[in-house]
Amino acid sequence: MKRSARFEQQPPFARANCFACQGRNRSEWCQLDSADLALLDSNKVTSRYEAGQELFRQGDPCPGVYIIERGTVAERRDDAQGNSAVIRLRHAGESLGYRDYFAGDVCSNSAVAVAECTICFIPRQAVQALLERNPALGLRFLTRLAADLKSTEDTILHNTALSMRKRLVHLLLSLKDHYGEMTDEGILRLELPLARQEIASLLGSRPETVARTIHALEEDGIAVFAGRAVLISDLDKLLDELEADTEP
Amino acid sequence: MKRSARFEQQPPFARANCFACQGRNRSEWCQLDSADLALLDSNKVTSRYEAGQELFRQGDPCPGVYIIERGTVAERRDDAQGNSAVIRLRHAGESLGYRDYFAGDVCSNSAVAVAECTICFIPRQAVQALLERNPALGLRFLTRLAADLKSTEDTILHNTALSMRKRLVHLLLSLKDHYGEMTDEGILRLELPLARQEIASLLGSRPETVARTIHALEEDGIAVFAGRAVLISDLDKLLDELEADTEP
DNA sequence: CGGGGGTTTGAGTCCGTTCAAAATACGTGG
DNA sequence: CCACGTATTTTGAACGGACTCAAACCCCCG
Repeated sequence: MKRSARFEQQPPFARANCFACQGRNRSEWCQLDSADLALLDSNKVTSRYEAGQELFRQGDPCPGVYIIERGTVAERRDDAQGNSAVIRLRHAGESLGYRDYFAGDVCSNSAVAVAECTICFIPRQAVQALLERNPALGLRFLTRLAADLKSTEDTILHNTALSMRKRLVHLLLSLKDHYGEMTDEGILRLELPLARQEIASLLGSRPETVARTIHALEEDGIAVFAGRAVLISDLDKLLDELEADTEP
Repeated sequence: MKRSARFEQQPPFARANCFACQGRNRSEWCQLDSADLALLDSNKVTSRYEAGQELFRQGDPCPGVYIIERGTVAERRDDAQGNSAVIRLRHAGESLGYRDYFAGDVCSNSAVAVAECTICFIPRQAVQALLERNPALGLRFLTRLAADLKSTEDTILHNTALSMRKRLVHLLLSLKDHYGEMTDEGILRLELPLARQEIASLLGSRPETVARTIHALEEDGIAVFAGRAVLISDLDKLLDELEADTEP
């Protein structure tokens, strides 16, 4: 139980309260007035999660809505036969759990912190109160869900139409914004928040295949992998991977 | 242009107007009062679509919302490389196109009638007017989108974790409610609304593989296929197919 | 009766999987 | 700080499901 350590986290970032929260203006919660914000602030619970820690589990009654301040969360779904897949990743600034709040009683997937996270939790009563006070908030979530649906449909086409290699490249590219930095030498450096296993699950594959695909990428001079660090000297080569039609 | 033929379709079903519409009470539109219904009724356009006819195309500006009175529509998505997949099927009673209405400006997939359909179209201006008059309607769509998202996530797990055979069986089962009937001999008879090609696309596969899987199902005495007709004498056998763990 | 699209069948191949073992990274306690 | 046990990752070899290509077949429609 490291929960008591969460206040140590706050000082360097100065987001002890919702009013000062930097992420808010780019999120669903950007249109709250100060009375709403006060309500949000007094009801939210900010916690720190270690990598691997679970926020909620598929089948649990939906506890409320989460907002990721820092870190990345994986949404995972399991079926009755024991199969499992990571459906998507959610990064800092994104909310989480609203789908289950609106869809029904229980969580239809599990959420696990893949890196160390700082996350605000808003109990469902508070969410409900906010929605009642501020109809625009509901509309924001309507738009949010529509966008989620769109990108989830993309994933379907993605997984069936693209090779492992392309899917992996696509993942690297999608992590660039949150986990990439340019070195002085002009080399893009990614620090992956995911284990190989999680990468495999996210891409609908196996760890062995991911390892092999990574190996192939290295042999072709596309990227260099060292544990979770990825070095990409020529971003265009990565982009070209996606362009190339497999069939001549 | 068979549009002019649409009124011939109405008499046998007596749903010339929204007030009398049978499907309404089980849809998003069930909570409209009579003033709203009048608005809906005067703005809707009811049309008949032949199999293969397109309602809207990916990339088009979102025209409004459709309601399927009769028939089935496939939502298809294409990518830049020319890949394509049927994302889902929508049956009688379901609405269509609302995701694009809420998400943004253009349609993110195409919609094609897979069987002969009767479909009501509500222009986006009318949708907007209804939403403004009736906040509960927006809430219904919020719930609807959340449910769509849930089932689309299921599809992802489905496609990666299940064999072709299981996916095909699952599809048959899901078509049972809309396209199945019990014969006098107690045999379940399905009349598939889909061509093999469409089945393949929906299952993330190819027509050849679908043909082979169908063949295998017949050899194992699970079902008998004759064109688009499917005869299933023992439903439990179908259900067992899904239960069975592939690995011992 | 002769196209023409859709479907089925056949043969061969490939991508990704499975199973198994070796190598590496990781955390823990001495 | 190092040694050890465990978990993860990588590599290897063999298998297999689904794909590709190609031809034959079928059915519908003109």
